[in-house]
Amino acid sequence: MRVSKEQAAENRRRIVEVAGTLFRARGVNGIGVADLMKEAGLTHGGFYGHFASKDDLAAEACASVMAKTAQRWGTFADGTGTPDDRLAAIAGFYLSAAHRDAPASGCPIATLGIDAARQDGPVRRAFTEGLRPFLEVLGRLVPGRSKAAQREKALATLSAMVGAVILARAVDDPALSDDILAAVKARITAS
Amino acid sequence: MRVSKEQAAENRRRIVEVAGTLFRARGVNGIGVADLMKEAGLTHGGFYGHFASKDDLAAEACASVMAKTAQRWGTFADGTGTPDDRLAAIAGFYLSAAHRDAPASGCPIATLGIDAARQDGPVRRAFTEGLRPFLEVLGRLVPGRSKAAQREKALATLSAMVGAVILARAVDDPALSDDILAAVKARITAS
DNA sequence: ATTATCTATAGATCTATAGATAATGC
DNA sequence: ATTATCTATAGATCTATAGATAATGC
Repeated sequence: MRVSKEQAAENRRRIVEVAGTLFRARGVNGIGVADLMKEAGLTHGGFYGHFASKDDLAAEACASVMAKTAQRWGTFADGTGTPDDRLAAIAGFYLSAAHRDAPASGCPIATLGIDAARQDGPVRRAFTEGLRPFLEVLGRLVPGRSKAAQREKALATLSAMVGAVILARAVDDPALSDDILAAVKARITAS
Repeated sequence: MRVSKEQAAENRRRIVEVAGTLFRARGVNGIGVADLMKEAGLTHGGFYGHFASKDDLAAEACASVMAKTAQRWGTFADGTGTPDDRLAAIAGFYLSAAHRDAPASGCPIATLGIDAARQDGPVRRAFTEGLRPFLEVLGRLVPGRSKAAQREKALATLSAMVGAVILARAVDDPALSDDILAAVKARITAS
């Protein structure tokens, strides 16, 4: 059942992709290696030819989804309009019902953030490094007299956005959920 | 090995207390019933005399720690000083290094928030109802022309505080972690 | 010959239950 | 007699490994 080098690389890539989705949807402890491999169309045992451990995959999947999501922020940030417009565009998407209702493909900060603190070194490393591009993008768009003021505002803005999406997903009251997203959106676009 | 009715009630209470700590520290999926009971000084099998399922306990433990934490917020809110002072006191504690470094006894919103969205009905219910007192306390302290404006500000403030603690715990760069807490603290006390 | 994947399984851990035990509370 | 807890275990699932298989790539 051996496949070509290219196919093997593609299989590895797909394992990382599937892991990125399932870890976000169910948490790192919420999905096992066997189910993950089945979802990727492979058998359980093949996993350890690609990765040393589940933790190893978790770190790589975390880095991958962080980078991919930050890249999307980058395209928003490099778009047209005033910095205010572009910040509003990011906040508008991030704090939308669509994003709230699609955690498996959404921002990994809001799905893996609490897990990251509990995971071993490599995952936390990947998460920390993956976070910096988000802050750089926000820092460029946010108003502020100095670099330091912009960085501070970027940190506060990211905290509010992440917290809002987490809370909006956690509550089972749709009106409250919408209100949370709207409140943070209003605060960001008003400042 | 039967114990008195009072002792049984005390045992049950301790199971909920231990669960509140361990679920916050390791996530609902990160600790099993057997280890949980051992930590409470009881044997595995005794669990099902007190609770119908692990989920059942999760919902009760969630409600319990949410209520206890909200109560502490209430004592801050009813303290002396201007509303601004009291809001600053809550933000000061919530965004402290001490709180960041003690998730097992800290705010459950910042430890169970992502889990809550993935859990079954009862846990989400408990989380949602448990959230309201936090918003009421903040709504009383936060400046605003109308009830609606105060509620909006309360929602945004809670989002930012929760997001900040989650991010500060997730990153493995101590300076960045401190900066996150400081940034949100500055934004809350300045507004 | 090398190697990517497969089958099969070890050994640990998970939730939940059944039945035994022994102390309470009538 | 009732019942809170215990021991023991069923059955599922978990991570990881060993060895077989079969196609690639020299």
